[in-house]
Amino acid sequence: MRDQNPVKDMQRAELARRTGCNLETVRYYEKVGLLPAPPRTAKGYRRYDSGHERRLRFVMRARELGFSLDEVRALLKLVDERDQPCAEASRLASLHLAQVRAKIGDLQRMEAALSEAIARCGDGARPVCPLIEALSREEHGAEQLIVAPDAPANDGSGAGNKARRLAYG
Amino acid sequence: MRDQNPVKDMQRAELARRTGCNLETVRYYEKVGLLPAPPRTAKGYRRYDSGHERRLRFVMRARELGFSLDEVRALLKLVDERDQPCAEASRLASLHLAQVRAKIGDLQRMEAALSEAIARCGDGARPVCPLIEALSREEHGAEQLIVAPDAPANDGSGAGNKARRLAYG
DNA sequence: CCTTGACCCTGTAGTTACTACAGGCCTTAG
DNA sequence: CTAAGGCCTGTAGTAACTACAGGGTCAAGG
Repeated sequence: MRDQNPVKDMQRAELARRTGCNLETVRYYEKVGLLPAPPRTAKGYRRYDSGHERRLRFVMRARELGFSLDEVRALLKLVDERDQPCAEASRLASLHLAQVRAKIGDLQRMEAALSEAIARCGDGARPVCPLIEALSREEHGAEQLIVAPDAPANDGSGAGNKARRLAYG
Repeated sequence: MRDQNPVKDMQRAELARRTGCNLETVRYYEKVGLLPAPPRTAKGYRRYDSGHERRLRFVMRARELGFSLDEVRALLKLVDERDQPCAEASRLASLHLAQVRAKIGDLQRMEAALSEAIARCGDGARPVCPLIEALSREEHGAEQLIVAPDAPANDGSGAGNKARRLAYG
C-alpha cells in the first residue's frame, strides 16, 4: 500500500484536494522551486502525478514541523542526492529543534508575564489598571520579566539587536 | 524618579538610542499610528519629547509580550481614553495569552516530533534516514504526531484549514 | 449549436512588522 | 569651504503565502 491510489494526470485542483494544500500554494511552491514544474498539456495545463503528490506531502509535513522553506529545500536536496543523508538530515533537524526550543522559552516567558499581569487585574474593577501600569512603567518594563536571564537587555547598538525577536505571529 | 532625565527636543536618532528602538522603526510606528506625529522644526525635522519616549517604550514592551500592532493600538486606546480600562485591558491580555498558550502547545508538539525523529537517527550512520522516511511516508505523516488531538487532520475544505498555522517564524 | 459553470492560465497586489536603501537637503566641525 | 554626519521622503525588500483580475478551455445540458 505504498501508493494507495496511484494517479496520473491530475489537475491542480485535484492535487490540492488530495493533499489538503491550498490551490494557490501549489503554484507558489512550484514558483519557489519546492515542487518540480510538471509537464503541460497542449493548452498549457499542468498535469501532476503521484510523484508530485508525494513531494508536496513531504513539503507539507516539513512545514508542519516548522521548517522554513529554505530548510525544506535543504531536506529535499538530501532526499534527491541520497548519499548517506542521515547525518546531515539529523544536523538540520537539530538546528531547527534548537530554534523551536528557543521560541518555546520566549513564549513561556511571555506567558508568565502575561498571566501575572492579568492576575494583578483581578476582576478588572481597579481604577488604575495594573496591566497598563506595568506596560507604562519607566524603570522596569516588561522586558525585565521576559528577556532571557543571560541576554543583556540592551547592547546599546540600537539597530540589529533582538536578533531573536520575542514577538511571533 | 518618574522621568529620570526628562528631555525635550530630541531628534529621531536620540529617541532611538535612548529606547533601543531601531531608527527606521520609529518612523514606521508614526506612519502606522502607534506614535503621534511630533512637531517639526522650520526645516521639517521631527522634535520628540519624553512623552513620545514614554509612548514608544509602552509600544516596545507590549511588542515584547507578543501583542500584535493591532492589539497594541487597542491597548493605547485604553491608555488614552482612560475610563475604567482595567476590565478591557484584562480581556485583551487574556485573549492574547490564549494565543500564546496555543503556540506553546503547537511548538511543544513540534519539539516532541523532532526530537523523536532525531533520536531515531542515532549517530546518523543509518543507510536509510528515519527522519527523511518519516517525512516521506504516505500513510501516517508528521501530522499524526503534531496536530492537536481534538483537531481533525483535514476537514476536506482544502483552503482555509489550518487557521492556526503550525509553522512560526 | 450555444450557453453555463467549472476549471485552467498569468501576473500582480495584499498580508505582518519591520528593515534598508536611494536620492537629496541641512548643519556643523575642521 | 568642504566633508561628514544628521535629517527628510518614498520605495523596495524580507517570509510564506493568499487572493484576486482578466482571460482562455472544456464538458454537459438544453
